[in-house]
Formats: sequence, structure tokens, C-alpha cells
Amino acid sequence: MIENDVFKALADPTRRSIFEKLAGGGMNASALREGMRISQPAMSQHLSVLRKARLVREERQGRFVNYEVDPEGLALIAGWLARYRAYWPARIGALKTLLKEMDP
Amino acid sequence: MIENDVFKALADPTRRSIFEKLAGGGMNASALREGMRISQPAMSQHLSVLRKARLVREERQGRFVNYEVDPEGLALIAGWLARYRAYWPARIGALKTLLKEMDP
DNA sequence: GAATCACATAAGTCTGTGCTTATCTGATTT
DNA sequence: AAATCAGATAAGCACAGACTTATGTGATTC
Repeated sequence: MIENDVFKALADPTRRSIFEKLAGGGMNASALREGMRISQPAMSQHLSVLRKARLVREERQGRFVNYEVDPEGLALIAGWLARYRAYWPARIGALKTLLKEMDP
Repeated sequence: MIENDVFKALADPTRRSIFEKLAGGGMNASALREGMRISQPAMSQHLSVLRKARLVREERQGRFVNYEVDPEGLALIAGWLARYRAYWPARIGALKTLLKEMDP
């Protein structure tokens, strides 16, 4: 089940950091490592987990591999969240504010 | 960091099942166990994790403890998801529409 | 074509976590 | 107040997973 993969992938703070970095723009694994105290194999393994969860997708470019956000994983989270929309209203104000701040 | 607690809590399929069951209506721990092959201590431990993540809250009622969904945890997920709104695929723009519908 | 580079995979270690059985706490019943 | 019930906590075990070092692979450069 892929839904399980997504939640498991996001359960690790390092992977969430990687994902967040990629959300700022696609880049290769080496560039991703810059500024993060993480070994090359560790990064590769994290990217593999994120890829399996469809949170990230790769694109070979010569001997580099460019990574970028795959919306599919986000859609899964959004789909899961949507099932509980009955419980949103209580805190909907905060969410709406957040969305407004991001969409000027 | 509570965001971490939420993602870690949801990483376990059993906990997601428990949460989903509670989303159908609040109930006590024994009632939750019905139909789930899970021991009493295991359920108690799962509920503890969900509580720490603010996905669930408790309310003592005599010698029973009634559990129900806490919107706070969902709001955290929604907040996280909102940061990547730029990547939401078109068909999940439904989420945005939903938000608009709630704000007439 | 040999060396080098970007990245993946292998294998092992160590910590985290989900489970178990056993016991404890606090509330209710008789 | 003794027994019972709902649930929490304790302690131990077994497996998952995040890391390490070492090596493999496929593309580029010299």
C-alpha cells in the first residue's frame, strides 16, 4: 500500500528536510547534500524511500540525477486528509490564514 | 517538535486504523478494540502516541475513558501540506475548493 | 581505455518501536 | 471493604529502520 509508504517516508525528519529543500526547486543528490551533515549513501537511501512513496521523482541527466517533487505523494496525503474534513472547521481559521499568507 | 510526533504517529497503519475508527465517532478504548486483533496494552500505547501527537484527546467518564478526534493534529498536517500548495495537482485543487466552500 | 565522477547497492551495527506478559491505579459494584 | 472492571504502566523481546564503511555501476573526461 502506497499510502503507508508516504506516511512512513514523512515520519523521518531528515527526509522531510530533503523534501522541503526539493520543494524549493529540483536539484541533484550532491547539491542536496550541501549544508546537510549527511553521508552520500544515506542521502541516496533517503531519496530511494521518498521515490518509493512517490514524493519525489528522478530524471537522469548525464551522470547526474536530478530530483524533483512528485505531486503524487502530496495528493495521497491530501486525499487522506480530505477524509476527515468533518473535523476541520474547528481550526479552519488558522489554515485559511496560512493559505492567504502564501498566496498574496 | 509536535509536527514530528504527528507524522511518526501516522506512520503506523494500526494507529491510522484506530484514528479512522474514532473519526466515525468517539468511543472508549474497549469499544475501539472490538473487531481489531489487538491487545489491551497495545491499544493503550497506541492511544498514548496519538494523544501526544494531538490527533486524539481523552475525556474521563466514570471508569471509562472516552476518546475522540482532536482537530489540532489534523491542522498540523494541513499546515504542512499547505506549504507545498504550489505542487498540488489539479485534481486535488478540490481541497482548495473545499476551503472556499467553507468560507462563503 | 584508464581514471574519475555521481550515484546506487551491500553488509553490518545500533537505536527505535510495536508487541508481549505481568502488574498497577483508580473507579464502580455488591 | 472486597471484588471487579477499564485502562495505564513496566519490563523484556524481536524486528524495522537509519546509519556506517566498502564496493559496484554507469556516464564523462583525459
